[in-house]
Amino acid sequence: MSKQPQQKLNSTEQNGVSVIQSQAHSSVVNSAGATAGLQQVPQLVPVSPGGGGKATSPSKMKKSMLDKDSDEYRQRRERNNLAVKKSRMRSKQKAQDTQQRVNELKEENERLEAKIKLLSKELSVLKDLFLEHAHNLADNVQPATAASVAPGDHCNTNNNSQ
Amino acid sequence: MSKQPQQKLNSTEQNGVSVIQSQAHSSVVNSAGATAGLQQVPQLVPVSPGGGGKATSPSKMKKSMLDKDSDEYRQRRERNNLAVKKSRMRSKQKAQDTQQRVNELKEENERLEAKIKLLSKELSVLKDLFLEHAHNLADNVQPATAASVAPGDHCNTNNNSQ
DNA sequence: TGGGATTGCGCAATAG
DNA sequence: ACTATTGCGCAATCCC
Repeated sequence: MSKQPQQKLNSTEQNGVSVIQSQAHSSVVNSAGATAGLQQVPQLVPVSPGGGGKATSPSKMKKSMLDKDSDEYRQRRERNNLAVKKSRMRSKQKAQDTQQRVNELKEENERLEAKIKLLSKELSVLKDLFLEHAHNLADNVQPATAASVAPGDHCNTNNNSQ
Repeated sequence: MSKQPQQKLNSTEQNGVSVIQSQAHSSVVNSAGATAGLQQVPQLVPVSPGGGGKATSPSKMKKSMLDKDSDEYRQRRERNNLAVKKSRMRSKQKAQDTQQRVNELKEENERLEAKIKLLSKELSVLKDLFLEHAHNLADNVQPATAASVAPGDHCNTNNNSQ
């Protein structure tokens, strides 16, 4: 992910077909970039190199790359368009999934947070109880210990939901 | 959001007119962006709308909308291209942020999970301690009764002693 | 050398 | 009349 190839491509693109470009630009243009600007491809079809041009596959003719009339060109384009569509679809789906994930994680977080709260409370209660007992023991070694236990659910042994 | 008006616009570009757009004025184009390939083939200017046309703004002539030579057209395009770029940038940024959010939430989750584990353990220890204590009390007070506490029912509170 | 996958870009339609 | 979004096709790369 994350690449940025496209950049100012570099020139040397003269396949032969000519792009008509007039004018010599003035600016400094490329240091890295330029060339660009013009690539308008007219649709001239270079009649086929050498005369015997094989339509597809021959060898060196890069010509077919720009020959918009070429059947091969159209096929390539179509395939690419398809691939592009597919890729974008995935990309979108992924983004959506990621968003969904965020929501799920948020929920999970709340759940955990709630659980922590509960456990903390439980712990707190238990600790208090414990301390109380300790005090009682300290105060009177063996009196009526029962009194210290307040009515309630101190002994909840408990719930481990989920 | 989500509409799909765009028609399939298909291939074979336009009419077949060819002519290149000479790109007469070359506005520096790349300042940073560069723009490399041009694409679609435009061309051919419909001689001026209605004949005397005002280039911009008049009223209804939708012509200007298609007049690729129009200065106004170019301006609109340029502005839109800018907006598009901006929009895409944001979109990408957002996606990235969302991903980041996922990571953060995951971390947070682990943190919480760990905390829960810790609290649970603490709770467990405390409970055991508590029970042990209870037993001790029971033993001391009335050793005989202690036996009555069967495993499983440890929490039978202690206040029934005596 | 080939072919799908990605990505930046510009266009046009259209939402806001 | 504008900008923001979005689907789309092109071309350059990337990546097997």
